[in-house]
Amino acid sequence: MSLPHAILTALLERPSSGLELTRRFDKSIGFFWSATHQQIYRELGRLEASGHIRALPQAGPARGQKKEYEVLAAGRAELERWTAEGSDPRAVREPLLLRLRAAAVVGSAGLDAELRRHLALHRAQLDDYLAIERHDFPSERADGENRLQHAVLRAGIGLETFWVEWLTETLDALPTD
Amino acid sequence: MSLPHAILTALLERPSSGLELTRRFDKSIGFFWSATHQQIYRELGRLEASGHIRALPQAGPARGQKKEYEVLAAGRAELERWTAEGSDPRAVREPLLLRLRAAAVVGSAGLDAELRRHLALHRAQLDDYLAIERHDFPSERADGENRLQHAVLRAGIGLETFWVEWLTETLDALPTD
DNA sequence: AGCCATTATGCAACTAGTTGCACATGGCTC
DNA sequence: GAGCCATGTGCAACTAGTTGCATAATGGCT
Repeated sequence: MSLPHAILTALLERPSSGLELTRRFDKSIGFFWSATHQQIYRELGRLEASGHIRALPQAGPARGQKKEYEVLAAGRAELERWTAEGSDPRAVREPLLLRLRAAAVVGSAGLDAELRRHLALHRAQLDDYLAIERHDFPSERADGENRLQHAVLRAGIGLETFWVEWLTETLDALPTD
Repeated sequence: MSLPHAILTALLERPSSGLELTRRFDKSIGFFWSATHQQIYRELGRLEASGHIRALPQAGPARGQKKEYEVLAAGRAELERWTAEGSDPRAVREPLLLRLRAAAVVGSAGLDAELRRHLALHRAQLDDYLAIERHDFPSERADGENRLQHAVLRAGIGLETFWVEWLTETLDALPTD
């Protein structure tokens, strides 16, 4: 149950409407917890119903009208509770690795094109992250909030770096058939 | 839709019953596509109904009796088709990163204990993988099938290595509050 | 005024994965 | 032979995530 907490975090950073949240998810929080706009609207409805957030009064309640939300005290408390909670690391679920394994049994025709495609995607994502790092964390000042956000970004950089290296090695070692 | 293909791959490697598959998933394929025994039985039922696999005739059909499955030609064809298919890399979904991000907003009490716990888990998993590598790939002989399976294992090793390094760095940089 | 693209909100149906439990057989022990 | 445990199969209900589509307001263009 992470999506509501991702939304609470985003709303605490800045009150937003559903569409704004969707866009912010596409370029920061969504890097490690993605969500579609449909999921976000549904969850906003639930969070409002449960008293964790509320719509800012200014906005008209009509459809097609922007509706901004802010976090209430109960929502902040819930996020604090959840932050202190533990959860085991997620198991890896990556179809590409499954395909390699299957290819070992039924043959690996066309596999190297797919590996090359993934390599290009991971390189692009890595470049994005590095650009964000240059922009948002230019100096190594170490104030608390900043440091945690930088650590999260470095996780993204490290993961993409791993994939780029692994794909490069694996392409080199691939049997040419 | 990866689970049926994971099962087909496993059954091609060796015909098995549901419980045997469950155990094999716990220590090889499941490292990058985990599944519970309930999921596996349900999927075996579907694969049998669609004519991709069949139960070996020897086994009695009764409940509580072992029932072994083997892959039919249609199943093998389906796996070949799927292997050649493409799929974009899975987005990362890791609650721990979300918690760091939330901690940047509501405070990071107790977070370092959780990071230490994850570090221990990832170290243990990495050791497991390294032990498997020593056992299954002692020399660097490069025959085709073997090479792909080794590449998959090295992905696991690389990912766990990344987490161990990232967690170590992040713990060092954590504000002590 | 009519048309269209953009911004914005949202429902409904479906698919996949998780959790909790039930049931069957056979061997071992008391 | 009664009770218990390990092995083995399986259903049902629930939760989370995805996909497809519907609807409303607004502003610019012709």
